[in-house]
Amino acid sequence: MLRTHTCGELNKEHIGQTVSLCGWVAKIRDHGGGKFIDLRDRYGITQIVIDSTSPAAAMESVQPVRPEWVIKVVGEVKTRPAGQDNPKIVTGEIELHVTQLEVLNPCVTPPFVPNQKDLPNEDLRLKHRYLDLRRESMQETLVLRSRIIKAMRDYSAKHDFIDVETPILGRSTPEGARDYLVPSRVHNGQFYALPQSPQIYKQIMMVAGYDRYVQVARCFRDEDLRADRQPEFTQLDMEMSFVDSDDVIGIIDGMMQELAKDILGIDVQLPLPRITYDDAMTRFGHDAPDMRFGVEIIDLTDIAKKTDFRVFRSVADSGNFVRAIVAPGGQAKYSRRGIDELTKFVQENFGAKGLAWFRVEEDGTLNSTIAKNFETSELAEIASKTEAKPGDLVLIIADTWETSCKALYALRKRIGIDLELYDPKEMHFSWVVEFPMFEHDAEGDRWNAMHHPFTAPLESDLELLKTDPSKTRAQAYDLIINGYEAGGGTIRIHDSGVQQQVFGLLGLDEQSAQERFGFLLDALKYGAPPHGGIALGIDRVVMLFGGLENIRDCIAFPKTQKATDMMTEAPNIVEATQLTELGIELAQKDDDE
RNA sequence: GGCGCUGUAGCUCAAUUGGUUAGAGUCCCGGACUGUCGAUCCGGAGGUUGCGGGUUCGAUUCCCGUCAGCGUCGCCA
Repeated sequence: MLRTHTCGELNKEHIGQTVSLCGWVAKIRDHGGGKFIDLRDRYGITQIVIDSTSPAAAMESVQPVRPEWVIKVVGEVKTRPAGQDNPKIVTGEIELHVTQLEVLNPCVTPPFVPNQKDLPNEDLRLKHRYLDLRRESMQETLVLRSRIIKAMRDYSAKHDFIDVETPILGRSTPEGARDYLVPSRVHNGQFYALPQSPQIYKQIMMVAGYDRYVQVARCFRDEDLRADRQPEFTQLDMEMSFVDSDDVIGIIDGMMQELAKDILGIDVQLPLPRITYDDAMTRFGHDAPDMRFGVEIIDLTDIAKKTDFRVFRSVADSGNFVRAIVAPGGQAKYSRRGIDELTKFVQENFGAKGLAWFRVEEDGTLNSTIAKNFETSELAEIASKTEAKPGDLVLIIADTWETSCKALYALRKRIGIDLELYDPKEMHFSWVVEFPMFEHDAEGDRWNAMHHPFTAPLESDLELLKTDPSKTRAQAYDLIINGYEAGGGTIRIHDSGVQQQVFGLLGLDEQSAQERFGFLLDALKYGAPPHGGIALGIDRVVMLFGGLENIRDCIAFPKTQKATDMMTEAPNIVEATQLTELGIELAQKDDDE
């Protein structure tokens, strides 16, 4: 070893010892007569001193040293002069007086230094990721990620889960997200697909009798990115046999409790709260509500039906909805201009026709530019139903169910931030359960699977498959942390009759089902146990546990919004010979399109 | 694909209503300094204002296009 210690471990107990350290030069403070150097590695920073008492050779070798050079120093650990301790670093009580200094490798002048005061723009950070990853906060996050994954694996192992690796090169099944395709050289014209999830393999593991499966699985989806979405991401993928929803939820409940305790030192009460999908949509307008704060949606459609205010009345009469949320103390935050801002926000992003609002005056009455359209009694009824208090702002969307959900959800999220309605450090775990089996396909006159086509309906809803599929609820459950979908799973269909029924509703005849999933359908005939599972988005869990705002900071080498890697410049144009070998010819790009 | 924000020195930012030679801090280079830890002090270098076009006597500023990063809607079973 080139070093005897790391830069984060020396303290008063080492005083008098001769040690060697290796690391990167974080900062040089040159006083002419002597130099102080902050030497950094991932464990911390140690101040090293070279002055007139140091050997001439050491003075000589330190002369050209610049920030981010990699050096090795040997020296004696000494206490600092009285009053010169640095309480900001753990090694701040000591310093290393150098007797030998060796440059292990110089560094060209970096475009930015890792711990500079102002964070460089993200594109620069991504381009020079090796520098960015030297930053303390990135190192903390990657350590956090490692600890979380280890804790998940330990928990899984403790509960008899077997870790199995499934293929990365698989079969394309054009359901759901777009596949990343990989051309086959051996079979020109044919393609593998990278897994969107190991879904089918893990079900087959159940058929094979492996009872409890787990995998830290890389997954790929060729869809557009978001702050919380990467094209390549990591799931904790699990599957269990002889279980129902409660069993799977129970396993994850326990895992979250342990993670919260081990990683954050937080005590989480079990069972984690559950609400149904219908409830979530009615109360929060979304299937992954942030439940760190209240502000639930209030339905005013009944009142709207009675008023002469045409805007509300016509919406209510046409079977649509007038729904509201109350921004507590919102008047202080949102002036007329602020409300205009919110109006624009819901109109432009969600196609809402408008945003109606009322201020609650000191005496509890509602005031607004539209107030004159209402009877005093109607205003009083709105005030009482929304339970709005003086200083509050009532925000109302009159629109279709879908638009009101989206707009009110977004408004709620926004006022939660603007009005600081929750402690950003708080962690809230919950479940949303009983998702609908199907959602209606806007284009064709058919149903789409909300999860995937192997999701089992609730036992109690089996009849509805025949009578009213839209009302059929699934044995599906999503884990929600602070308003993010951190994971989701289902109990699978193991009854071939039910499976046929579901395929039928999805517009899949026996033949096309056989073509797409034949291997799974075959496997299910060979003694498939009742089974179900879940997948947790590890990147998102890390983001949430780390209190971070985007998923890129949780991934060592993330992609940009256009799905490129700024450091390696992937994807890239390949050699013509590679394409020829694969039997691929690129279509001419048509500029007229 | 739509909408929005951003792009000025290596880095982080400023530049009044469209007006002289585009500034500051930091980094970098040179010098001074024996206790700093955002060291300090002196001096210096450093610019295709992302790129292309337009309007104008004059554009960092206004307009159009384009590229890149970010956010968001669509999309993500």
